[in-house]
Amino acid sequence: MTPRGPDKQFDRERALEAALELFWRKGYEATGVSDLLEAMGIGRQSMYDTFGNKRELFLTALREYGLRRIAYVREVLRAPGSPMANLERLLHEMENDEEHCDCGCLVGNTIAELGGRDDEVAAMARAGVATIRGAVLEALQRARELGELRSDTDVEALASLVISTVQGTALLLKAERDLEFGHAAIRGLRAALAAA
Amino acid sequence: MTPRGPDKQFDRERALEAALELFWRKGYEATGVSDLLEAMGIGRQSMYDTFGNKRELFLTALREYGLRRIAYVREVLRAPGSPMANLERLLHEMENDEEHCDCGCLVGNTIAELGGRDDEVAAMARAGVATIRGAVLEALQRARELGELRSDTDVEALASLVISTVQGTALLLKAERDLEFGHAAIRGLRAALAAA
DNA sequence: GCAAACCTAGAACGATCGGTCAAGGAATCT
DNA sequence: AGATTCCTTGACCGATCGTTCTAGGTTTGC
Repeated sequence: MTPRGPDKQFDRERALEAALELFWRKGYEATGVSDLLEAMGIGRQSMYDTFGNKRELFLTALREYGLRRIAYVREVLRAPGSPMANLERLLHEMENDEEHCDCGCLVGNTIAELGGRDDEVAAMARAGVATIRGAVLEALQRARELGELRSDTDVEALASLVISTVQGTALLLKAERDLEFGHAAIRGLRAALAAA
Repeated sequence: MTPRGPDKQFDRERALEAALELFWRKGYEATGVSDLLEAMGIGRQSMYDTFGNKRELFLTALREYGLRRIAYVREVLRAPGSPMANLERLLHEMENDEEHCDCGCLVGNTIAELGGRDDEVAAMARAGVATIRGAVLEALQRARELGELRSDTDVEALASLVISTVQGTALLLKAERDLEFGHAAIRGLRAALAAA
């Protein structure tokens, strides 16, 4: 048999997690490779061996983030009971998610920074947004069938409104240190949902 | 008398305009000084003499953009007649503003890229957003007084909803090449306004 | 005409970027 | 044990960044 050297001394998932968090907080360009290595607690070559390069590391982190977010949103929205109550629960949890209030949504941040420049990144972000929007749309359709929304409600428009508002609020909260702005926007969205 | 050298050979406003457009399209970091010089049609030293440095040039461009946008939004929203019709006119024009559909809002882009890192930039962006939101709020209050909105409508929440939705839509349009998404979101916002 | 002031153009600088190379240590096989 | 393979560490590389310096040209005032 061919001899094999020692196994990796670090936890790949843990390292990826650290990179994800750093990219989330500082963005792609502003995060240097050295910053990443320090946060991940690994050496340079280990990073290049394991993840390819900075861009691929970012793509991997973005994919991981998207999968988690999609899983979470689906779990909440597909819970038994009232779809609108589920959606409300999602909004409520987002309002109190400190990480998302401080750093925004990684997908949104990525679109803002790289959406117009890197097609592969843009495609991944687009797919993530479309999936989340799909989950919201599904919930809204179910709500309409259950009579929680008026039968003539334009659920396509409403789903897009929800996504846009959430992303826009997350974005603006980065400049507005005041959380009240976010609460007001979500309050407005709630009113729109209640009236639909 | 002290002798004076020749006047500048370039038009300051024209150069600033070119820089603004480039920053708008590519963002701050991705725009190199050489790119700027080429677009502005001036030499290196001329730029540094006239605008200080890249960051100050950006701040100047951002201020100029904000002033224009504020002037435009105020003009539309304060036009005589129905405030809600004015707001609708604003939404309609935004839907068909090719530059804003392609590049988003410079203020929003700036918040996304620098909001968490450069306090002075963040403050300027925040002031711009607050002013625009103030103009929308003013229109909504007037609409409520005129009976175009229900008397118990939460206009604060509605104003924040409008701003968040517009920014969020502009953001998402950068990844979604499909303009239909933007139309759907604005349609949803229209419905929310009509029901308020 | 002369000199001071202002502009322009381009070479050059230090810093930082992402990425690679090279040497050493540890584990796994014969 | 010895050879081989893999991982780790840190020095190193070329490119690019924003910025400054230098040299030359042009206009203005005496």
